[in-house]
Amino acid sequence: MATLSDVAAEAGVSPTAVSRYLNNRIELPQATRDRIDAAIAKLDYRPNLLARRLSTGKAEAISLVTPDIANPFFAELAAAVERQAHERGYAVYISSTQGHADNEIDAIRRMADSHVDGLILTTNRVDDGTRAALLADRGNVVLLDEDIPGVSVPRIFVENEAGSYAATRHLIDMGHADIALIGGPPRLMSVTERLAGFSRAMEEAGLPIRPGWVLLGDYTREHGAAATSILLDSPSRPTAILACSDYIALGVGQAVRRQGLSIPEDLSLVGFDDMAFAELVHPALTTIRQPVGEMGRLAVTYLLALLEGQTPAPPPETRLPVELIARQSVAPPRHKAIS
Amino acid sequence: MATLSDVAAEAGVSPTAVSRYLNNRIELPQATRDRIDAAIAKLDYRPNLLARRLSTGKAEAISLVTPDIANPFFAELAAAVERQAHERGYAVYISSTQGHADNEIDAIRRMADSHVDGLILTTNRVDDGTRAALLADRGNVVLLDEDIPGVSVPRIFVENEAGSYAATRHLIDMGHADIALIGGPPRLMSVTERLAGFSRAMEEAGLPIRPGWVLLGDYTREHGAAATSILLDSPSRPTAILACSDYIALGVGQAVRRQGLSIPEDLSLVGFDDMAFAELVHPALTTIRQPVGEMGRLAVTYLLALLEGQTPAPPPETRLPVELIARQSVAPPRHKAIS
DNA sequence: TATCGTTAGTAAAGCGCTTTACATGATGAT
DNA sequence: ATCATCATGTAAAGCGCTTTACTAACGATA
Repeated sequence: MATLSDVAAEAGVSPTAVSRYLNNRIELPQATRDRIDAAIAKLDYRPNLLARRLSTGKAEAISLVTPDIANPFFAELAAAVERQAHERGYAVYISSTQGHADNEIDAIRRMADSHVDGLILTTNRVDDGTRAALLADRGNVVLLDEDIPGVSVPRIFVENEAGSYAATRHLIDMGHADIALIGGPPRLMSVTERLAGFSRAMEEAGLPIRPGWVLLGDYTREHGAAATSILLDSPSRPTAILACSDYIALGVGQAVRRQGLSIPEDLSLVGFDDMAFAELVHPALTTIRQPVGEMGRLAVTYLLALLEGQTPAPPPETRLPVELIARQSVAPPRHKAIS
Repeated sequence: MATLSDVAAEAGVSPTAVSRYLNNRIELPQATRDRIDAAIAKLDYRPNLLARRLSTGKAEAISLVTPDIANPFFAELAAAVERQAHERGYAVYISSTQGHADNEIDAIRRMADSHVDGLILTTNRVDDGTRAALLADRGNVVLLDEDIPGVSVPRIFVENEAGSYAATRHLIDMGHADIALIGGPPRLMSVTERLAGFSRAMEEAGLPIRPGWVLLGDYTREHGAAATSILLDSPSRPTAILACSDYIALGVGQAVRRQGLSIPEDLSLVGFDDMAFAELVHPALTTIRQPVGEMGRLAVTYLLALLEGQTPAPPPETRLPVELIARQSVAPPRHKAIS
């Protein structure tokens, strides 16, 4: 690999001149420029980014930390982040933590080690304080999708409460009164909020939330299936389930089929996320769409604003709207007519 | 951030001593070790990876280049690669090229710039020679899933030919004779091979491949739908379609529904890949499963063997077996009884 | 002619680490 | 007492780049 000095020697100037020329920090006469350009071409020179980073302290790269890149929701988020970052001339390093807090901590460290300029962090685990401590007062982090309480960095979330409110209303409007909720990890912001929206809609409609009909656990198919089995095995079954994620909804569908029942005839189902597969499953899943592309785009925009010290500074918290996508997994309950 | 020199000063030794101690390149008496350890703890020192890399020329990181991280097939591949690489102490940088050859070239360059030690490359575009030229004679690249002809690096592919042979046989065994194939980009290795397996099975069974019934295009839903419409609009329709990817199969399903027909009653369908959604769509998709986890694992193993100059060197080409997963998208053709 | 301002650069330090080659003092053998 | 050896380190160069501060040469101006 040719180095800057090689180029300088070839062009008959000092390395300084070449460096400054390449960074537009000097005006050179055409003749000199031509000689340098020729030398670069001849030697096939490309700057060593590592050296440049070490020297400048800037990486022109950001890192996206995600729980699981094989999860379509995060994969799509990643694609959106990449698109926007590349547009702004930044490279993106994606790492997926497989649910291990250690990996998340590693990624945060790596950033602190000036590996990248900033970090977009998505998580799906409740913080025990470690990550909050690591992130506190950093000027180069944006939290996306899920909160880590006690960290004062820009945050981008969706209207979780409004989303599950709309989902619940949709079920109620269809005539359902016996509605259960299957959610993710307790104390996780999205879960708390989605539960709140559910509760508000139920209360407004004068409907009770039955004891044992709010089953929090994990954002997984397995939890969805297990919780559904519990619900279906109990003496009084719900006529509808609000799943706090499409993954959970998938598990619900599985368990329902295993019992020989079918959606939406025997049970109505609403998901959350609108992952790509939601319209492909049978029956197509009614769900709450998160604006994944916009979330990724905005996260990058905010992060770069932070990094480049622009005005206006990003707001401390932004909520993106969600949207009810009505498909085929919801129908009126069997034993009740639509009003 | 504390530096090595800070630690050395704090511990009352030279930076050399600290560096060598941290890299196990020196034996120090317990007392000195303790002082250094204490200094590191006190200053919360962590080595600057950039500096280390610049100095050693080793990055302890590899890069995975993928056409589209939002594609579940590549997302799962990425997850597998990450898992294995982390196990071996390497970081993984994923970049997705969004189908742009430029981005692929960038990624290759970045590696050459000693950003990472090696590269696992997956592609889905036919090479025009540029990438082959860039990769020629590199000792730190592994090709995964799809070939770039003329590059002599280790390659990991699946048994494409055997896969679509099995798929076609499965259709023939069910009584189908009128089978069409919808494939990806012409001249892409996987497409050529899958077409070959299809042809072999048809020939063996004495079945003709009708003109116009092999529709190559893209590994996309859109192509699947468009090709299917053409097939369904023609006077003589196939009774079964072999789609060269699950994405294509999705498009087939869409087009079939649009015509008011249904799978498998009116048309049988086999996909390729067994992406996560394959068992979730309606009807559940019969498809050829690729061993994604094993592919990712092996790619990392081969790459690290290359990097660390181990024996045995990885074989030039490895083929992983695929497996027919029979689900509900295949049934006997309407007008024919099963023999 | 002395001064000033430009133009066209350059020397050298520094980013934080590794590594090679060498140094110092204590110990043991002769 | 002397020499070799070992244990315990250290000095300094170098990875490839940026950047600050400086300068040589030249023409224009007072």
